[in-house]
Amino acid sequence: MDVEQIIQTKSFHSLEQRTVIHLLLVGNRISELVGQALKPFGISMQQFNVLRILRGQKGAPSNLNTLNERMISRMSNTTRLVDKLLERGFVSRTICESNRRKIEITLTASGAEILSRMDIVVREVENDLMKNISDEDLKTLNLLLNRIN
Amino acid sequence: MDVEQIIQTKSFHSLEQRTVIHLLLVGNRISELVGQALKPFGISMQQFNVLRILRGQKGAPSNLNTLNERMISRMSNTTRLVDKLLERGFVSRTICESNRRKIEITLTASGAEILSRMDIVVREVENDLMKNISDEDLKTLNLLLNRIN
DNA sequence: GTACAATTATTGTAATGACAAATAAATTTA
DNA sequence: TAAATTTATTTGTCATTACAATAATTGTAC
Repeated sequence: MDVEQIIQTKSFHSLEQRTVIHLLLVGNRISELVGQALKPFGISMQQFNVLRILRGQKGAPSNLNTLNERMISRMSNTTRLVDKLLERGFVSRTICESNRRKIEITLTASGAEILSRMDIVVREVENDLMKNISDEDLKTLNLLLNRIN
Repeated sequence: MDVEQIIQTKSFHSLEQRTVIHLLLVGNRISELVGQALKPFGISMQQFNVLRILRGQKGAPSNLNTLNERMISRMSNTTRLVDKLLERGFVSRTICESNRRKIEITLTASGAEILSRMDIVVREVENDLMKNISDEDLKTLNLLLNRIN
């Protein structure tokens, strides 16, 4: 049963409620599909997100706090998530010299390499999910999402 | 940092990718807020969902399979999730007479009662999240979400 | 400079989720 | 009707997430 069908089985109190539930179902579905695509790499979606955020830094390190905020995750779990990436050599971790409370995380060459391979399969999922929506409508969708508090 | 700000910090490969990440962030944010609102009741969002699905049945029982599909969850975990609701007396569980493999789950009066109290706080969250979006735009948003595969 | 608060990250632990294997009942097949 | 297959659920196990408490460093008020 996919999202549209589920939505049809439900009775909603308000349009706001319907939208909230719809968004949650869509989010779950995306997680599931992206998760499946990443499985052969032995990387979770959150780990993938961290690698992608680090790449976005273009060589500059991120501290854990920043990673956290951008993932909407918990600090404590980010610590351990990064541990895993470290074990596999996809990131490096150093103590910030100017503020020794901070930990600087950087993408390694090996991390960049696996990331580029994961990109291919994830992009396929992304495009497939959105293939029935025109660019114009995608822009509209993004604008509407921006208006959610 | 909220979703809109996070989105601005990122560089995207495509509009599809931007949209997918946007949807995931929005989903996470909704989960977080609804989860917080439910915390005083000692009920997780998934448990709340199950209770809501059961209420939607208007007295008719659901089997686990159905609950599953509508939550996009795993069967095995639904079993244990329902266990918790059973312990607290919010649902009842009986074996289906016509097919003894099936388990019928029904909302109890006590479940309906706590659900109605949780509704109040959750509706507040839902309305607050969507308060900057007109009804017309919410309809558009739902239509666009329907087109996601 | 010392005391106290704030920031940043880690550790411990319980709850939840993912996945594989097992059980039990019903249905199909030989 | 016995055996094999399918359906519906449960159990076991490990990974991930949530939440609370702790540690280490820095910033600030006196």
